Amino acid sequence: MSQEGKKSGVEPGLGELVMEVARGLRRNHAASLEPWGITPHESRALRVIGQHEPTRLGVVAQHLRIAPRSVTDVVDSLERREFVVREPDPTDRRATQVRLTPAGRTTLTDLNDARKADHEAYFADLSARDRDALTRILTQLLDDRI
Amino acid sequence: MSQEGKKSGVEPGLGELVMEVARGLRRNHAASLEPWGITPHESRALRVIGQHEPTRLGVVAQHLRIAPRSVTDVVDSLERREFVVREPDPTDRRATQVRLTPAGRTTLTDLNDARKADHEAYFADLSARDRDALTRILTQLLDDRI
DNA sequence: ACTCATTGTGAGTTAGCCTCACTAAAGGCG
DNA sequence: CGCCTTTAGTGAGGCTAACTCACAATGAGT
Repeated sequence: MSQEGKKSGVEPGLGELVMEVARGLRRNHAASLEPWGITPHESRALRVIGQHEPTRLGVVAQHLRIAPRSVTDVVDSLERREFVVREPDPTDRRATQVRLTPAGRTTLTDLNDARKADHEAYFADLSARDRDALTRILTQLLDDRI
Repeated sequence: MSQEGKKSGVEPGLGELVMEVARGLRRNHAASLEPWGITPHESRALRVIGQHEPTRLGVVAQHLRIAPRSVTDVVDSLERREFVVREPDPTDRRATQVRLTPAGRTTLTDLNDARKADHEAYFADLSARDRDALTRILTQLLDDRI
């Protein structure tokens, strides 16, 4: 059981480290979302819509990697909060576009600022060197994986 | 500000990069769990129990960061699969201990091996240098955050 | 001995996802 | 043009993994 040691006891492994950091970030993020009364997945959806608006529900589904049916629900709740509006797609009468409302845009900006601040705080103790290295390595990792 | 490169419009930021890598790992992990017919959270619970057995349900709850009530359900399902057994805590008759069965131990070992292989595959394209750097930086990040 | 805290669980709820079936519309083809 | 197939979104209904609240049994402090 304890033959796993190298430097100090139990060496977690790269995957575990990344997952653990991600967990920390997610916790912080969720906490910093509270003032807006918005859930993480609403926030994610709002961000995706903001990046592609005006866009179809199906496109949102692809970006969120959830089933089209589930997008209906998320957009319902965002529309209930008046952060987005549905409108008919002018080029395809089957399709529905979503677009941010002014309130949605404001909220999205606020959320992005908050998230950015959270992340910066999280990584603040790293040296600039290490932050750069981390950025480079992770970017490479993701680029490989396309 | 100016060192922030302008490769492709929106530079993701460290937090987003970590989250994205974590998502990739999680997807792989979930996929590699399929052969055992075990869900990610059962796998996580099994791992926690394996690390602390024999241990109380409450302790498992703390490590999984879920409510004690939720542990009851997860342990129920692990017990149904005969990966763990409940037994009375000899030192406190209110409490219940969980312990791995031989089958549970075998499965846990298999899962750990598979996960390790997945992670190694994921990070395989990195140079040894980069893997070391990544390990060092992430470890520091987590150590800071205790 | 009496009171208060703790342990685990039954009961019931919620969030976020899913599949299936359906309507309306678009697109291809003879 | 009419017919057939595909596509976009949604109603209905279900599942899982979490939650809270209430409670019985037990332990611990005064």
